[in-house]
Amino acid sequence: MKSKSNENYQQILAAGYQLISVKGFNHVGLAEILKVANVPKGSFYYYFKSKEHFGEELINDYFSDYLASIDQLFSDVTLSSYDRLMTYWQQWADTQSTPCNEKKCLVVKLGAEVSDLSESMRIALQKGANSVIEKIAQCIQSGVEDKSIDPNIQDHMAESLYHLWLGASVVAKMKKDKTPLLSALSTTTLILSNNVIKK
Amino acid sequence: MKSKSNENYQQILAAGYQLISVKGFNHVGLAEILKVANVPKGSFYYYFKSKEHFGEELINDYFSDYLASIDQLFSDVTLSSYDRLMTYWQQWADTQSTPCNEKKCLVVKLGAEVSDLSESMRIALQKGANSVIEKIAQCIQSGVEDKSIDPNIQDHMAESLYHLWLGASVVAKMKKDKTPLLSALSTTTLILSNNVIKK
DNA sequence: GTTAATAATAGACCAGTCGTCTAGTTGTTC
DNA sequence: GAACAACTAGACGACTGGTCTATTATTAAC
Repeated sequence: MKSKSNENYQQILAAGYQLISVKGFNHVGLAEILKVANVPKGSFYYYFKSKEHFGEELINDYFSDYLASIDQLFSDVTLSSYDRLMTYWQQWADTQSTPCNEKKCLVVKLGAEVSDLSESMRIALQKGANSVIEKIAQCIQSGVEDKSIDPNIQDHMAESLYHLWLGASVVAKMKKDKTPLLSALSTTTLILSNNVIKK
Repeated sequence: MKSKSNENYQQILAAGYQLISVKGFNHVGLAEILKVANVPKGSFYYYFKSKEHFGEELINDYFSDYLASIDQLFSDVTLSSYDRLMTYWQQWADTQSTPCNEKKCLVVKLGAEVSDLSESMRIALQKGANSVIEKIAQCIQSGVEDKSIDPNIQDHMAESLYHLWLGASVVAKMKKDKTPLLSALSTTTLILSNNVIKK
């Protein structure tokens, strides 16, 4: 775990994300990842004990960044909770709708593929998704408090909104079209701002 | 030529569905499918011109059954449109929540994996999903007419409900838990029966 | 400067991949 | 029973998959 060690480790992770977020976990071989990362093939098993373990690290690494960026957005005091949340969904729509993207969601891409394949990757994904839903729930709660979100909103709505967006992203992928995401945006607005007088 | 009623043809499709709906498209080899189907390799390439083409047929075959069963349910005159629709979602929850299932949804499993891999499979999936959404939309419309569903429901709600359930299914897979589906059921009830007095 | 320990890499390994090929087996029709 | 198509059979090729051992490079200690 020294200088070059860390650099190569990060390179492999970065290349892996770039390739796997587009082609999926099973359809990307170590050789391809290592080539893009510019790291010799023999080195892979020096840094990771298996491809599965690598996948686990990839997911953890992804969520570490992702959750940090949510935290940053959700702590923006210049916006109401409703606006923070809507900014989040708007950003989701933006990132998922561009054809070739840098920040593709690993839950969308790997959720279904990996869950029946590897317990450790499944759990990593699950924990990450749970954290995201929890943060959304907190933001909704604070929106109820600052009166920018429907006070009668149900507790499980954070979960359902996340599901809605996840599903919309899969369909957007299938259609190569962003209308599912726009539709999700409209439904989200409806759910959050029910019984609320807009200013 | 290539009679699709052929027993081996159907065997290959059935074995393929059984394996691929659990392990994904890339993670199942022809050898494994053929072994389960009890059909020799040579026959595969007699019936299908490639694995990709096989996948396309698999998806079409799946939707052919699936859409027929929706038609049957949605034409049940003993139920209100609302009840038909809720029966549909309830069945969805039931099928997706059992751990080892016979009727796993291919859109859930293959949507994200296949869309970046094969155009023909992507389009097959897209067409199928479109048809399903369309049927849901029709059922909602007839529910508005028979007053069993919120008359102010938005046009794109069929789409959003489908997205919600798709996403909930992915998360249920990730969590190995059916609560996401129960949450979707509750949200669906809320959306459909808003402004409606239950009998 | 030599030794010891660790960091990093090269390349072999074999099971598995999809797809091709050709010989063989049925089965129907004249 | 000959002819021809429909279908079966599985060996084979060329390649890729993840994994691991043997080896080299680099650093640290004396």
